[in-house]
Amino acid sequence: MKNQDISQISEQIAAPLTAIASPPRVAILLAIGRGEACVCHLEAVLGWRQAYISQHLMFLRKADILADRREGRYVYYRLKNASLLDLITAAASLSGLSAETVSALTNTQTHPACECPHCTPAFIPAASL
Amino acid sequence: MKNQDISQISEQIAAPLTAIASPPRVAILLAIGRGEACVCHLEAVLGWRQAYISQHLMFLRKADILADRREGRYVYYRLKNASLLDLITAAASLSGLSAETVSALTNTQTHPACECPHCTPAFIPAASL
DNA sequence: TCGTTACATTCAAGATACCGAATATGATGC
DNA sequence: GCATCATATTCGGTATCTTGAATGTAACGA
Repeated sequence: MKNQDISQISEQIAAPLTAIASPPRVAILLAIGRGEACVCHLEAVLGWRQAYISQHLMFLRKADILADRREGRYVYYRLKNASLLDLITAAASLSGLSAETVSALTNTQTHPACECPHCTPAFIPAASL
Repeated sequence: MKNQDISQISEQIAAPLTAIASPPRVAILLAIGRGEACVCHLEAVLGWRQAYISQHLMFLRKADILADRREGRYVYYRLKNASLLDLITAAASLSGLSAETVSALTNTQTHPACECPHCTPAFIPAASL
């Protein structure tokens, strides 16, 4: 009846929340934003160790939040459902943060310290392919 | 700079998420909804023990999510910020649940098994139940 | 004042998450 | 094949969360 319902539904609702309810994972999701990001990109943006980032990526992938795509030596991650960013924005506004503050962080598509083909504005087009 | 920013902001964003990212706490928040609920009401709706509910209520109050108000022997809890329910609804839709499914659970304002003045306001005897 | 009702708090055990260190795998170039 | 780069995985100590049990406290009625 209703008791079962509310417990069962609460579990379903809490699932995506528990998956992202952690500062490092929120930071990773923001850094990926609506685009794609390789691990080295996240390393550059966040300044954390590679293994640590990979662990969280693995977690988010198992939680069915991230999809990955291999391109040569690089693996690019993207959000399976971009509306998750709306959830994050809603959480931010509950903390008194503006939507602009959040979107300012999610727009980072390239980073000078990341040397993957997507971040380097490099003029080496023929060789890299 | 940006590294500090994203880490610090992520922590702020994650704060309300970690506070509610737990099936029992989601259930409590749904049971309270946009109204008020005393502990005995939650006891009736959720079918859990009083001490267990009180613990979670204490947690949510310390996380600045719930406000409490005493009325005689009863203590009524309400959400400090009703937009938290939007967050829950957003999380529900990520799990494939409709907004109706959620609102159907949040609308429970009275419960026959709860005997607080708000649930049994009139002098209706037990025979009419 | 004493008992009851409604709720709050403390305690502790088991489970789980976090995070660093070390190591493994998979792709590319020589 | 071998070396190297990008990423994945495992392991383990520490910390935190969960949950039940027991107990404490505030308000009301007799």
